Amino acid sequence: MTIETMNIREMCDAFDVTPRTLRFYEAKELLFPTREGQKRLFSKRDRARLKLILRGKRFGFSLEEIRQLLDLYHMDDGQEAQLSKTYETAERHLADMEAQKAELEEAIGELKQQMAWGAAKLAELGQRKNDAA
Amino acid sequence: MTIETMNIREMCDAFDVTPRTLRFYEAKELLFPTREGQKRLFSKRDRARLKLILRGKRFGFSLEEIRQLLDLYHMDDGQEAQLSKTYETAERHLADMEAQKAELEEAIGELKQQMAWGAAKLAELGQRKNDAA
DNA sequence: AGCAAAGCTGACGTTTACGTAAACGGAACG
DNA sequence: CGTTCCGTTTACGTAAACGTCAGCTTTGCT
Repeated sequence: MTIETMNIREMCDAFDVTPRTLRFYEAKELLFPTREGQKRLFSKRDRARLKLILRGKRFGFSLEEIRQLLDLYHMDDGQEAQLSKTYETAERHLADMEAQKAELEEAIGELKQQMAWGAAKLAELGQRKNDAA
Repeated sequence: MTIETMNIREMCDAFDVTPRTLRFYEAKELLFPTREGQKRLFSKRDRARLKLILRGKRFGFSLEEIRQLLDLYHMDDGQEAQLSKTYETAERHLADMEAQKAELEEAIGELKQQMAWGAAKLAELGQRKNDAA
C-alpha cells in the first residue's frame, strides 16, 4: 500500500518541492501527515491538499488564504458546523478568481498586441539588414 | 496640466498604494518620476507602468519579473537594441499567463463543484430544521 | 514671522515563505 | 561494527516587499 501513503522523499519527487516545504506546511497546519515512528507519512488527502496549495500559490494567494479554502474542499459530512461560513469564504474566493480570469484575459490581449508591435519592429530591422546586403 | 503629471498623493489616491510603495518602486527602477525641486512628479507613462505593475502582482509575478516585462511595453523606436531578447521574455510570460488561465479555469470549475456540494448540505440542514418544527 | 502639512531621505523593523546548517536517531550495507 | 544515508528537530539566515519612525526641507496659510 505504498500507493496509499507516501514518505517525504516520494512527495518531494512527485510535487517538486523540498522536505523543508512539506514540514513548513505541516507546521502551518496545511498538511497533516501521520507518523510511522518518527517519520512522516502523507495520505492521499495530503496529496490532494498539496495540489490545491501549489495551485493557490500560482494564483497569488497567501498560505493563510489557502488554508481557509482547504477547509471547504476537505469538509466531510461530520463537521457541518461552520459550513455556511466556509461557504461564504468560498464565494469570495470564487469571485476573486473570476475577476482574476477576466483581468488575465485582458492582460493577455494587451501583451499580444505589444508583441505584434515588437514582431513588426523585428521584421523591419531584418529588412534593413537585407537592404544593406 | 495637472492632468499630465501627478504628485505622490494623487498617485496614492488614484491607485490605492502608499507613498512608500511608490518610492520603493522608483528605487527598484520600476517607475521614473521627474523632480520639481525635490518633489516627485509622476508622468502619464509612470501611471501606465504602475497599472501594469499592480496587475502583474495580482498574477503572482515578482517585481523583478515585472520590471523586465515593462521593458516591452515601454520600448520606443529609439532603442531597438535588445528588442529580440525582450521579445523572448514576453513570449515566456505569455505562455505563463495562458497556462495560468487554463489552470484558473479548471480551478474555478472545481471550486464551483465543491460549492454545489456545500449548497446541497446547507439545504439538507435547513430541511432538518423544518422537520423538527 | 510662525507654524502646520506634505515630501524627502535614511535607517531599522516586519511578514511571508521558505533555505540552510547543526546535531541527533534509526536502518541498511559491506 | 563502523559508516553512510534518510529523516527529524531546533534554530538561525534570507529575499522580497514594503511598514514605520526620526529628522530635515519646502510650501502654504494666517
